[in-house]
Amino acid sequence: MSPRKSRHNKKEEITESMEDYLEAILEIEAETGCPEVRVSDIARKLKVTRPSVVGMIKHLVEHELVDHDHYGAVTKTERGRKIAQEVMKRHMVLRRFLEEVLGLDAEVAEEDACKMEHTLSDKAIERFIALEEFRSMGPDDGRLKGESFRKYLKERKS
Amino acid sequence: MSPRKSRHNKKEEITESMEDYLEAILEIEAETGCPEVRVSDIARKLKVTRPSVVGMIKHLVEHELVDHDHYGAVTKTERGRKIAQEVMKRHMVLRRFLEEVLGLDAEVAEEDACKMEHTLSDKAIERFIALEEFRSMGPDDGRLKGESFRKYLKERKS
DNA sequence: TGACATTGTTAGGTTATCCTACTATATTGG
DNA sequence: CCAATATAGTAGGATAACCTAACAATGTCA
Repeated sequence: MSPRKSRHNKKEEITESMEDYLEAILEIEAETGCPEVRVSDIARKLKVTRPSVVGMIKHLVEHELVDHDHYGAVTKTERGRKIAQEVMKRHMVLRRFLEEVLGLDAEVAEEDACKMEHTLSDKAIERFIALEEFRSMGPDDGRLKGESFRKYLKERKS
Repeated sequence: MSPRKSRHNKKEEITESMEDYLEAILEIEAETGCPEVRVSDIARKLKVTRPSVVGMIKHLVEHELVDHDHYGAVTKTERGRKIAQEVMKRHMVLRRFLEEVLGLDAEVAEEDACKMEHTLSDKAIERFIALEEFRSMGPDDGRLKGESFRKYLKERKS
């Protein structure tokens, strides 16, 4: 990523970190089945300290992306939920590409998807989605499918 | 990108920014044909101010990635050159994938490659390289080639 | 019910990167 | 050759993200 991407941070800009926190909140909700997310859970998930989470939550509240009761639960606003879902969608598409097409280990695919999900342009994401659609059309009959590529990878190793 | 990737910045860690500067220096050398690169050129290329460049050059000198005469030219050390070339190589592989497989415009492909080049794992890069090798094996005879996917993209649009 | 553990918050630092405003040097054209 | 212009560098500051240490609220269970 370019380090100069953050130069023009207008008030309304959503940073990568903010997206990460929103996504984490969504994931925790999904895991616990409860829409009340706690600071500690977020800290654990993102591997940061609780004060870091508190600071970011404040920031997200200012941007009206989450609500937060003092000493209480964090919940996403409508806008926050939408953004979290978009990020998550990007994440999944990329993770599947990395795993199914490039044949990366689940763990590596997961990590790399985390990095790509914030920085890629909408156009690129669109294309990854289109590629997935294309791949899902019928069996691996010899078009742009991961199977053929993964076979090549295996052969190449020996 | 995860914002928490920079938490463990040991002295020897090379940041995305550092990579960007090294890459820019390499590009300017290639463009001018001259290994003497000036602060202004780097500033222009990376769209930052000259003081920012001076600050980063200092940092790169400390890390023995470039040499710099006061009020003079910037040149890469052996280590700096190696890193710059690696980053450039990643950049090219990714750019070609985005353009040739996903069919993105040259400009968008360029931008997205810039973002991906620093963050992707070595394993992912390896696979992008392997994919390129695979794609270069003969014509688009129906394996993991961009041509078929791009045809699909065109048909889908209508 | 009240002491202790857990969780949330505040205060105050650190680091990396960028900026603006200003000063210092170098180069070049008259 | 030297003054004007362009280029390089310094000083000082902003911001976004992180951290540790210390304190405050909550909640649980003997």
